Amino acid sequence: MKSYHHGNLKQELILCACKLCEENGYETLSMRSIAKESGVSQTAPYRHFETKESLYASVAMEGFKKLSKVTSIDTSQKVTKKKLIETSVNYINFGLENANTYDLMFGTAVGDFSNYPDLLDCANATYENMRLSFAKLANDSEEIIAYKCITLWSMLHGLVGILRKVAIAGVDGEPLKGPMTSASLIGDNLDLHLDKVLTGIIQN
Amino acid sequence: MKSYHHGNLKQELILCACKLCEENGYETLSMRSIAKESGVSQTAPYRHFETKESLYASVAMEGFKKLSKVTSIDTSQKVTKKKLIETSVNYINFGLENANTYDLMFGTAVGDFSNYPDLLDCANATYENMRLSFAKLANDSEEIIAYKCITLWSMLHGLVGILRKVAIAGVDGEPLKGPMTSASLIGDNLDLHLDKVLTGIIQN
DNA sequence: ACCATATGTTTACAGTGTCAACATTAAAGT
DNA sequence: ACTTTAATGTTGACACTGTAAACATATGGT
Repeated sequence: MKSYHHGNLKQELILCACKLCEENGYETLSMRSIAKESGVSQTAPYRHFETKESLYASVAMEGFKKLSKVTSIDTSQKVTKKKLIETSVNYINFGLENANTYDLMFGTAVGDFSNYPDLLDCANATYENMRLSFAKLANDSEEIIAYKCITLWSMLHGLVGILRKVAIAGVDGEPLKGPMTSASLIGDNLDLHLDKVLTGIIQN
Repeated sequence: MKSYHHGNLKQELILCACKLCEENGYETLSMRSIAKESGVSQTAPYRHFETKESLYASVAMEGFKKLSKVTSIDTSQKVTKKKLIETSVNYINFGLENANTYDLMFGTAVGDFSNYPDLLDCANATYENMRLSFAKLANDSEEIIAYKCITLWSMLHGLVGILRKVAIAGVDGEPLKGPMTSASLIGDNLDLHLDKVLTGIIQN
């Protein structure tokens, strides 16, 4: 006894897509699967998403919102190195716990963010908070601040990628080899590692 | 007047796949397209690659070989910071110039490297050289060396990801915003940036 | 009440990964 | 040398995908 029009389809499709993405990876996510899951015809999603990429963009945006939530520092308060470490740990945990979504956010699924202004804004917001945090932490020039941000961000992003390969490689019980061992070494001492790294970055 | 059997199909398929991957991205690469390009029937590739993923693995392996070539340091000679910087620049340039292949190598297209031992070996070899380089550079413990490697590697990997987003965002001529500006700031001073980073890492 | 617009459905097409059945050839065993 | 076997190719099929076109129904502004 449901009506012809869903009423809130777009929202439900996004939610559905987020779920399926995180469960099985974005590669297995299909327009048709979210349509089916939402109990709607195969091509209904096309009334809300021009292409699959634009659906991806929406899912990625949800990801950035979530990431912002766990990484944003209250810059009206005093910003400490400790807080930055906390935030960094949160960033990495987000990447590890939402691995599939993280891939969507930082991979090639959405080619050019500037085609999706909302997404671009969300992505930039995450960065902007980091920028403000560094600005509060020390009296640096804009350039130095930008430099520090990118340095930290690269590091965090790189670490997520590498720690994930460890998690995967560790599954089958084989003794870890090569980079894996070293990475897990860091994974077990994440706080300490980030402390060192941050100290290095802050000291410039 | 060609014979029924190709003679060297596997090699040609891989070459073809590498080309198509780098040209259009691995997402658009298909079993059928490489078959067509190689002038062979649609399912012929399945005699050489069990699944598409295993084809990906082969392409990724070629990538790691190439990466190793440009990043490996002669560890029988004295290893200097300057050499490490050079290598780091090479790493990043490889990532930027072979962007699509790089995605394949470090993305999720090949789920678990341990299913492809040859690939795993190639990937580890790249790391192993880095490890030896750090070992030569200073008299550190195994743990410290491993730590330094991962730190550097994360950084390089993260930088590639971020610098690429810049390149893409910069195409349309729009003024760069947010993280983009900062990243291009680094991109233009890559040597200097890497010098700072490496100095930080080496000093531990 | 009417009509444009937004939102849904059905149908269709070309492309995909992959499997099964069959064909041809090269390699190995006798 | 002849036969068997395994490797390598082809054809045809299936279920699935993104997406376009044509059509159906509901909603909102006049």
